[in-house]
Amino acid sequence: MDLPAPEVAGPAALAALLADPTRAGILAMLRDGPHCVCEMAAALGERQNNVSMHLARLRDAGLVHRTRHDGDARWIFYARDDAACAAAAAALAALLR
Amino acid sequence: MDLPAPEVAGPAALAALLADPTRAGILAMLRDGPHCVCEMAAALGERQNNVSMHLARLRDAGLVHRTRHDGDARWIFYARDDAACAAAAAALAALLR
DNA sequence: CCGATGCATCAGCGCGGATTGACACAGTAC
DNA sequence: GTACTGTGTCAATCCGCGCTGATGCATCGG
Repeated sequence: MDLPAPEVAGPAALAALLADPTRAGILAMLRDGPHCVCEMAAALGERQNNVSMHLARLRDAGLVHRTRHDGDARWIFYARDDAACAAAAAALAALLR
Repeated sequence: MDLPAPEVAGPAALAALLADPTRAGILAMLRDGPHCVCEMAAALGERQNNVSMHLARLRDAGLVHRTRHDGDARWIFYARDDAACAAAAAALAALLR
């Protein structure tokens, strides 16, 4: 007996981020480089404000960051933070290791 | 443009399993070997029937399997399916790769 | 200037999942 | 046999999360 309760709050929060198909699709699409919001919204069949909200959550978690387009500053490109994504992958893998 | 919609249903479903702190704690505790239900319920501070229900979901996903105790068949020990867990870890890592 | 476009934020609603409480079942001890 | 323990299942409830619809903000083009 006397099992210690494992600390899983961090990995569980990361898993919750990946648990939504829209957010998972965003991260999958960003594997091949940056994309703008309307582009990903169209690919996912979701509305723009929805995708924007999900991107805000990924941003708060530090998994993605945004930059403006050089020519037209209305376009906002999102890109993955490779270091944060690698750390997240390691944290999740630690649960199943 | 014309981004294809990525296929993320599988990884998202796996992430949803890990997104619950109780299920994540179960998998974390099972890393060091099999445990019975009441043991894990006590360690997590959750009720036994609750843990039993979460174990049923992990069982349906194939991540764990159960065996009876040799001495007292009332006690049911759960253990991880290492192959399924490795496959799940690979599927999740593919999202963040 | 004005209208259009791309993005972000907010209150409200609905739905799915987790918890609760009660019960049923198998196995053990007596 | 009865009493007790460990586990599983079920209806009912609660609650958090995502979607909707509207609105605001910044930027570009005329």
